[in-house]
Amino acid sequence: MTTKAERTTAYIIETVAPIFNKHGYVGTSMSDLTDATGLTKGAIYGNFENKEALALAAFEYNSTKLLMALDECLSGEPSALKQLGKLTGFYRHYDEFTDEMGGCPVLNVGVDANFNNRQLASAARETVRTIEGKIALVLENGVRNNEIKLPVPPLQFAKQLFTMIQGAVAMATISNDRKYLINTVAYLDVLISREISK
Amino acid sequence: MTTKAERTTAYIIETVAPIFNKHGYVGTSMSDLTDATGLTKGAIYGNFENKEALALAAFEYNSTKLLMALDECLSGEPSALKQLGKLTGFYRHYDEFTDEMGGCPVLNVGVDANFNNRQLASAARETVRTIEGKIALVLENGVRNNEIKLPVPPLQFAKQLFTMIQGAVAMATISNDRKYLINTVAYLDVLISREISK
DNA sequence: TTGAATATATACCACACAGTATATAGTTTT
DNA sequence: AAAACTATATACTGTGTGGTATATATTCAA
Repeated sequence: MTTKAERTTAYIIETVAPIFNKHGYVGTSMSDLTDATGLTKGAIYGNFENKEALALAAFEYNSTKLLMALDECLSGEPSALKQLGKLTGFYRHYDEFTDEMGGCPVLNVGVDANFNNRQLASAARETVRTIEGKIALVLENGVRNNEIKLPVPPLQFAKQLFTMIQGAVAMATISNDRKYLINTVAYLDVLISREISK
Repeated sequence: MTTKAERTTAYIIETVAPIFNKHGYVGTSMSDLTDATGLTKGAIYGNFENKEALALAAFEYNSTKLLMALDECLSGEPSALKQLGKLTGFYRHYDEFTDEMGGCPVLNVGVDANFNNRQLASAARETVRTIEGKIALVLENGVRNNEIKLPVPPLQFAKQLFTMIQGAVAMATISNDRKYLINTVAYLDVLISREISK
């Protein structure tokens, strides 16, 4: 069974994760966190060394959620084209998916931590690399199974795809308009069926 | 001639603009600003009502710099295709351009201010709309002069272009890798010459 | 060059910040 | 059920925060 502290730790992380994601590392104060959790600083500092460790755990929590959702979204589909369709479908409703975590963690933390927090910044970079790797894997399988043809190596194409997706995420976030997601995903669907599917 | 206060105001803004852009609104303290300017709080508060007004002026300063650079980049070219080439050329070295202001103001402020500062957030949105409008204008002229053909209305295509560009900017920022800019711009050049140029 | 107006510096305020030492409450283990 | 251990609450520290009232320079107009 899980110990009390483990449950408290988990509770703190999941409660705190959207707050850090929304307001950033410096923009989030310990009192924000005690307010949200209903716990005191004693409880929080008993479970986390300091604010930074907690922020890192919070990002990892959101990041893992995202990566797991992507895994689930890509698994179970035998064909690479179907997988890519699932991927674009996932990002078509990405705003809904990220709503409960307070926006896209990759974008928010990646930009926020850029000049402010080395650890968080490199954690965001790592998540980007992981996602690109997942997409590249799909593309590699597609090439191997003679399903698709690529003008560039799989990883580069994956980066290109993710750049467009993340651009839509950024624009939707900045402009508060989900049309960016919808239009970009529609474009990608056409791109995939016209340019790379055999 | 400009009054002393006007010069001081300008000096404060240009000194402070990259700091706000790098560290965000909450991440920038008044003492950061007194340190950087060599002035005291008395001087700063004599020229700006409060921190928020200063942050807003700082963003407007960076934003105007960007918009003016875009105007200069697009002006003087008679053909829409040449203008689009200039545009992609500009963003190929966007990291160098934004270096002195501490990164892309649209991305940094747009993301940072999202849940934290209404005024800054809507200022960033406004800048986005302005840039999209400029690109749309180029496209409209291209269509009118029978230079290009568009699958969707000019503004929508402009938004689509800018989404990809801003995606590259976001990815280059998060991953600290300018290849995203280079590859995306290369892709856009191909897209333009293959898909929309007659 | 002097007097009025303006611009900057100094010294301060109340409050919020991250973090901690210690007391108390709660949970396990025996 | 009691003892030993663990987890949370309380109360506090020193420092930094945005902001301001006022004194002192500095600039400008006559």
